[in-house]
Amino acid sequence: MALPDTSQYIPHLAYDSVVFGFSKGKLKILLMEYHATGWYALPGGFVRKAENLEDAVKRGLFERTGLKEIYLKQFHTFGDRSRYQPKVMKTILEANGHAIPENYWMLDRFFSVAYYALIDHEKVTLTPDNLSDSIAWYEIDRLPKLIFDHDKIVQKALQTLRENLDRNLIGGNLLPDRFTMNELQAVYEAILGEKLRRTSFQRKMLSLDILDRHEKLYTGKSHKAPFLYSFKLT
Amino acid sequence: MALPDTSQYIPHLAYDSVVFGFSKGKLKILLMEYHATGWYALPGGFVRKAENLEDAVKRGLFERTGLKEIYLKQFHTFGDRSRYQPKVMKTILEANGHAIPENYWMLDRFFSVAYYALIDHEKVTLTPDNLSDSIAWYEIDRLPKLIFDHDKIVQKALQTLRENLDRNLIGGNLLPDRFTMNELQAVYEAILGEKLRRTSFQRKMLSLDILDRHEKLYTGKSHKAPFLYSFKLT
DNA sequence: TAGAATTGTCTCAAATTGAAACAATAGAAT
DNA sequence: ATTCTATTGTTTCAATTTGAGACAATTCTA
Repeated sequence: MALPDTSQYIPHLAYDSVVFGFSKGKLKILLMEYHATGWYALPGGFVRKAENLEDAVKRGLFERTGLKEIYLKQFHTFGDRSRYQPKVMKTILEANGHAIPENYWMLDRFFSVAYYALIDHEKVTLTPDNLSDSIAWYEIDRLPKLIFDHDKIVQKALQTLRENLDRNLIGGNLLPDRFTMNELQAVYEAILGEKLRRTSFQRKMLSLDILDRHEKLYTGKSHKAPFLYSFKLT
Repeated sequence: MALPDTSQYIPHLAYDSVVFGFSKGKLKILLMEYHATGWYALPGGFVRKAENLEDAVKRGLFERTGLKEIYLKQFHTFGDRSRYQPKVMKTILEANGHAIPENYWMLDRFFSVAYYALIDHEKVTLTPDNLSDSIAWYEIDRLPKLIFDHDKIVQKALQTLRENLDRNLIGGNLLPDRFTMNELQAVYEAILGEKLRRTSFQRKMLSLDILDRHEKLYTGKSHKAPFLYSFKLT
């Protein structure tokens, strides 16, 4: 695998994505682990010269998750000089066995446009890229140390997600098509980091008139079976 | 005035600023008019190679308004290919009497990080830049046609400002240090584009415990004089 | 001194939310 | 079959917030 040259990509510009998933009651994000370094980073990439910014992000997410239709939101662009750490990037590239040319473009200062994505944890097929030997889910409150300012990016993503949760009613993007009210509440609680009142939550969600009610879900548990819901098509 | 060369600036990366002001009951923004073209654009600029992104924006705003302390918020980065219109940029540069070199960097595709600013209309000293023969205030609902996607940038700025208005209590940044409740309400109404209920607005603002009440303002009008308020130091 | 305009506060109803109670139901235990 | 436990969907009542208007106070004019 040859190093990509600069002619294909916009120099100095990258994107990073904070991909949220939900499983076993926990909010999680995707992280890559780079070969032979033990370093973790957000899935990111570069923008081709003839490509829309958002298409570049979708392309990267598709390559790593196999998903084409993804809830995606740009939330901030990071451009502090303190992001510029060419030694870190050099180590990552060299750990992949590359000889790095003088003034190689990937060692330059980069501005990163950050997006967060919400996906159904079950629908994903994870595929590492060339520089990584793994891509995997990590609980949001048990993240390993991340390179560059990626921890700051994650925190800002989470903050923005919380602020947008009610306004945009996006919680359902983390669940399968059909879900119980309890599951939806668990998603809200995981994102907000606090317990919600069951009856108030149910009343609120139903009053918003955004859910369709379907058949009951019989789990075999010895109690009343909950209804399944889906989000109404807008 | 020589053309700037690329060695000083990050290529492909620009910023644009939507500078909001408020006067005579109207919400306004700053626009530049380019020499000899009749074209209008947002005040923007480029980022120096050794400069933080946000510092570049502050530098540009200081040069044009004389203000150092400005409420500034990044809200979106625009990166569609449709922004790429080298002919427009070429015309602007040529209208300033420049001979444009082959492959001149300012004619490349640009990604623009957009910020909005809230300033006290009265504190500003407007100064055009080299390419412009004017910088002036324009009512938000009577804007001239703008180049590139700048109209889209303005709309997105306004939308974000509306969403952040209550959460961040930023309306006061458009007013002098001391203002009447009526003036504050007028700012909110101009931003939201709707009339608010006087009594409810007053009750709400007072209950938030963010205002200090000062002396009355006697305007000579034949009615009860309103109190002056200021925002509490946080 | 009366009048017009505007401000600050209060009142009462309507709507929303907090907190808990209650009835319904699915399966397990007896 | 009956009882029991856990959980769900709904209802109830109080507390809080908001909508809409009334009302008294104040400032200057006529």
